[in-house]
Amino acid sequence: MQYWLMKSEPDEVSIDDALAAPGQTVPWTGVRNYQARNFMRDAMRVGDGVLFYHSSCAEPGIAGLAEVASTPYPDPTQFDPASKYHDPKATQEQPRWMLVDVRAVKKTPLIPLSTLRAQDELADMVILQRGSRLSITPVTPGQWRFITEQLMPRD
DNA sequence: GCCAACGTTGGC
DNA sequence: GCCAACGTTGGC
Repeated sequence: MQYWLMKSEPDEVSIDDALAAPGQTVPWTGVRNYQARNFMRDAMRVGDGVLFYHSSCAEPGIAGLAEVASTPYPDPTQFDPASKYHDPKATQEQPRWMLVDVRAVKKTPLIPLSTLRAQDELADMVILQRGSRLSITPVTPGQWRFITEQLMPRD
């Protein structure tokens, strides 16, 4: 079991959108960075824990919990000329971009980026490093435990 | 393979 | 909208 943080722009897909989707599951389309793709293609397993992060918005931060819900498969948007994620160099025979489905588990009170930064225990989190822009990053078990047990209220 | 130019990310 | 940081592209 591994843990991940996955960024989504709430204008595109928010935690509420994901919870409202069929099966509370959305395909994680639009990733066009090789490192992030490789995490989905090579490292993720069904059931892995996901911190659902809202980025590029008024209040960036962790907005909910989710889990990896599928094995990797080609991102269909790469084949769609009408999509802004269209990749003319991708073919059905040789897809370039792979994704997984993500199932939203629950919405949580937003944990703002500033709160994450204020925690000594989270100093090593990848997204908090200077210049870090990667939209999918691994989270250590210790970081996961701290965030879910210390920064999220009990049900 | 180098590297300058350009594009993107994402917080502020 | 600004801009730092980083990734990608493409000429050589």
